[in-house]
Amino acid sequence: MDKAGFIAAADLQCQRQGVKLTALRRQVLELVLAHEGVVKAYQVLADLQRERGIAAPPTVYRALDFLVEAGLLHKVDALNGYIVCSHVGCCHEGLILVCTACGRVNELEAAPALDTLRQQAAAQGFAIAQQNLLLTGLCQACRV
Amino acid sequence: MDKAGFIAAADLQCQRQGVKLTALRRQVLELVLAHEGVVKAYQVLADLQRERGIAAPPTVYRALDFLVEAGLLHKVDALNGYIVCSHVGCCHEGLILVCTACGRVNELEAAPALDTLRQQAAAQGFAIAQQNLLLTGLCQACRV
DNA sequence: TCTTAAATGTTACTATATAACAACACCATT
DNA sequence: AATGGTGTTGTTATATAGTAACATTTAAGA
Ligand SMILES: [Zn+2]
Ligand SMILES: [Zn+2]
Ligand SMILES: [Zn+2]
Ligand SMILES: [Zn+2]
Repeated sequence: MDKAGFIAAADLQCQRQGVKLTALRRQVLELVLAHEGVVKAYQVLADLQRERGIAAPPTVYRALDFLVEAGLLHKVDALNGYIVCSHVGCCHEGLILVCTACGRVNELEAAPALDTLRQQAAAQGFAIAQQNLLLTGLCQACRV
Repeated sequence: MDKAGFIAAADLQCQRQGVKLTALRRQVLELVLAHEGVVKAYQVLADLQRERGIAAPPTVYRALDFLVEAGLLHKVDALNGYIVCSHVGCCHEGLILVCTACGRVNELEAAPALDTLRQQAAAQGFAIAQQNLLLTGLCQACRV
């Protein structure tokens, strides 16, 4: 999906959820989209400062939190970063592969595997929340 | 496994790996063991300072990194914390369940599910590294 | 003993994230 | 139009997490 298409889909998704994709949030989303792969909050902050002068961390973190909450971005804990969701619209639980060499990501559906894991967890009395599975490794390009 | 048993097992494992569980590393390991569930580096630092006076962040981070490397602890990225491995000795790839309410963890074997995921990833040209799978949710006690 | 590599100490810093409150914008009701 | 509530953004300050670089000490071999 191209960038404009993604923004349109994001708009739609926010409407459906009854939340507002404000100018600031859209701008932050575009800044994340402008990168390939994982982006860090302080990178977005720097970009934002280039575009609109002054900006402080909470501005960016709030926008990023909102976008994650809205299902438009995913947080990549292992790298303290964020990626654009590649399945906007389809309420999904997926497998996110992150290349530790180049930061590129690949997002797959992994419902079956997650079901298995959920059952395994349930057998221990543990209710796992809805979430993405995050695995690191090397993408084809980086495998030499 | 009780605490003393764990330390003994840790000693053995380090010997087998040809690495040294020094006094400092052992002390840090004991400090982590003293907590139930996830512990944070700066908590360990504070504990260490109580026990031996002055101590600086690198001291703790080095010890924690060593212990993770040696397979005695696991890093919990989602919480910026560390947990004691409950499968010391059996070189494992597991599923780690973390309760977001109380911080307690439950570590399971999940080789079959991981194999599935690894194959799925391989189909995309992606080689996922050896790693634990980390999922958050609620433990039985915290489910009300 | 002498040499060397590993481990630890120390200082200073970078990076990541949030609390708390103020100001503003938007929408609904009077 | 004025009022008041709610959500959003601005602003300042601070909390939390992690590392670089170099000095010093310790342990292991030759
Ligand atoms: Zn997604
Ligand atoms: Zn790559
Ligand atoms: Zn383990
Ligand atoms: Zn719990």
